[in-house]
Amino acid sequence: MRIGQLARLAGVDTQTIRFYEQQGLLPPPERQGNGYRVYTEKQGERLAFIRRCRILNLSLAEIQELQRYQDNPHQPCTAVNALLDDHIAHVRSQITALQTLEKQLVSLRASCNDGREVEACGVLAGICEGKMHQQ
Amino acid sequence: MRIGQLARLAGVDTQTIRFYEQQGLLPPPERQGNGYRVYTEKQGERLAFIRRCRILNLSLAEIQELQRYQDNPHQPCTAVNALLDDHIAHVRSQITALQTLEKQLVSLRASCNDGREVEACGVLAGICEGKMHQQ
DNA sequence: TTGAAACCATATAGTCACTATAAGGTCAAC
DNA sequence: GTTGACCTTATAGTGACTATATGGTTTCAA
Repeated sequence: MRIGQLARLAGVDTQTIRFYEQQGLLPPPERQGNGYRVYTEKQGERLAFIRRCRILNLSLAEIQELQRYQDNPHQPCTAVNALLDDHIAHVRSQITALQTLEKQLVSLRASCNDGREVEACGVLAGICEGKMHQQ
Repeated sequence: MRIGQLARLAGVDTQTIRFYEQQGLLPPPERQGNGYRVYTEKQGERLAFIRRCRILNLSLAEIQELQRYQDNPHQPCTAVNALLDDHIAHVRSQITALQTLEKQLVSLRASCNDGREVEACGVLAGICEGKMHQQ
């Protein structure tokens, strides 16, 4: 399988596959006589794993860590679970931060209605005066 | 006031101030004979405005748009309110996406307990098999 | 007076995970 | 023989900074 077909199967750009190879997430594949990359089923699975991790918002560094665990399967999986726990905590703190932000923005938006001049805009005034309902 | 003092007042790095100037968010300030930047009160307020917008997660492009409205205060503020509405919608969609992600991660995490070998890890197996409880 | 600390200047590269562009080689079909 | 789809590498751009390198200026104390 060449890079284009693999890319279509995985739903990524060919550039992305070369990028993963360059970053060390995918091993360098065999090459045809003309220099074209040739991929095996196994490498396709490795790419699919990367993509599913990315959908879970794991960073490339975290994915690489998971791959190292997969490559040494005879050790306790405590670290894998810990990685996931950390990631969940990270996602939760992002959610909390965004919810706080949403409240600030909604309250700011409520301080203005349309039909005013910019000069009298409650939103701009709110930002200028720092009335952003901190915390 | 020189750049260092302004930076301390605003709680940013001096580099950040130079960066905003380069990006066109802060006008180029006067210079002392030795080339040092000198800032006025007014420019300090402009920086504070930028910072408060950044705390609200507005992009530099959005901030520039708001500044253009401020500089032409005699027009309706409809566009300002629309900008904020769009931003609120954006934040809400981020929250929703992260909440979906959190559920996926928690369900994935529940498929493993500590004390297994990596080979039998429910988390890794879940990712490999794509059991990520989509949508 | 000399020397160190703290400040300022510019320019450049790094972050993250791609994405886009340029410039060119390869292959099959028409 | 030429068009089009495919492949190659190398390089630059995204956003909002942050870090580093290199050097000039000011200020204060020893």
